[in-house]
Amino acid sequence: MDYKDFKKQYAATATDISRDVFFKNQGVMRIKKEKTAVTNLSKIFEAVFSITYNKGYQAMSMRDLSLKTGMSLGALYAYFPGKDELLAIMQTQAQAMVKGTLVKFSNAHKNPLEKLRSVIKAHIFLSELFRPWFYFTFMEARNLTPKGFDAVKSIEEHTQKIISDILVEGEETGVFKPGKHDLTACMIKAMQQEWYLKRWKYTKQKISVDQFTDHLLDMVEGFCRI
Amino acid sequence: MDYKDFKKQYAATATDISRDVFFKNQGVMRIKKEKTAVTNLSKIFEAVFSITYNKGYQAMSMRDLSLKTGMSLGALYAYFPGKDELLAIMQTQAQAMVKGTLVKFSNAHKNPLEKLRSVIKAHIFLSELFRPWFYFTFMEARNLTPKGFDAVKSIEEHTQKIISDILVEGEETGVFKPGKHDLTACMIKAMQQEWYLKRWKYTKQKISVDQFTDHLLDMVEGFCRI
DNA sequence: GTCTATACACAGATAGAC
DNA sequence: GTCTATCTGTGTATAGAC
Repeated sequence: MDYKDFKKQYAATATDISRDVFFKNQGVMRIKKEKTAVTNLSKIFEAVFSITYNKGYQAMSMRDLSLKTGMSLGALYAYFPGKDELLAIMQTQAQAMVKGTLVKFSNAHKNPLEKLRSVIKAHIFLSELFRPWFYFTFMEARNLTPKGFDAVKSIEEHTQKIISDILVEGEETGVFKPGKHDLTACMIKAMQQEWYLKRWKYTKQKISVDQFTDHLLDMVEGFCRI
Repeated sequence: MDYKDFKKQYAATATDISRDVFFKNQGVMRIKKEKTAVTNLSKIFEAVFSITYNKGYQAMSMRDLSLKTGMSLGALYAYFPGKDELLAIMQTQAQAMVKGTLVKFSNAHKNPLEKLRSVIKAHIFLSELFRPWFYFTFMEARNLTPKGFDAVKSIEEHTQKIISDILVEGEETGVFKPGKHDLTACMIKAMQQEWYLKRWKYTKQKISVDQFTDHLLDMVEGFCRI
């Protein structure tokens, strides 16, 4: 599976995300028509990413957001109760996306080696497809309430455990060396994150997501396989 | 060399940093007495780290800083011209520390393998010794002016090149496998950063800086050595 | 649903007494 | 060197017309 295959298989778009957010947050949104809501939520998210990429969420003012979306301040507040809540909504959405995808790709294979490859690839490819969401989640995690920050940590531990479980399973079936699988899983996650945290570097060096992923897999297999 | 050895050898403290900042920025500081300046700069930096760790620099108000340091607003402005400039001063200082240390440890050995180990270790140990500085630099880099952000990128590329040069040299002398050394260097940097970006994880799992470093070196050597 | 106008809190920064 | 008091701009958020 390369990135192109993944995109076909996954087939989610920015619109799908906005629709998801709309249905999950109908309780707090004053907008009732799905089509209007989805269109404008997409505009809002895009604007948030574009503004915060260079200066962070706290530095983004509601007036910035109003200007970038072309919507008035009053209109914006019909889509979310306040600036803090918008952040929380976006973070929750991003977490749901990651959790769902990894479980799906982890169950797609039986063989531990294939499983490991599949999970590592799926995470990187997902982060490529929804890069702004991933970057945003990482960088703005600490602007959340303590409870929200705990949720982010919990996702991190969850995805780490998916990987270390595969390593343990592989050790038992004799394809992976024994070792500190928890630490290895942490390192793998660190390298995966590199892809969306330092994107400027790879754009500059003209390294594609497939090249990056293959290199990561080479390193991991070089270290783990018997 | 383990972390304990490094600390002895390096022997820098928070006070040394403040003194360094004082001498480098005498032009913009209204304080003239070294002792007063060093004491209060240390208080200021510590307060900045403590406040921004949970909410970022932009969200820290000068009143927060005044409260935490126990200094008045007026007093604070005698130490730096403005909030933005304080950020710039701190970033510049952090960059100088990294650059100086890596060059020093890279030149401490001739053998590429020893060199690689030394540089990787030095970076992690330095980030452990001045953890708040490293975390702060990474997380607040994008709050800088474009010029300041370029400086951060340039440091990143510089340290990456130190590593990839060692890998190339090792390939030539026959100790390392051929490969995409630039990409490998990026991965190594990603794993090094993991140590100070996700410190909560390792505190929780009770993993020491020496254990972490050894594991990273095992992975790198497993992949690179012939 | 979306707009304009505005309330009101709090930000960064400075002046001038001590 | 440090303080208190204060200026002025900008922030989030809302009310009410359309």
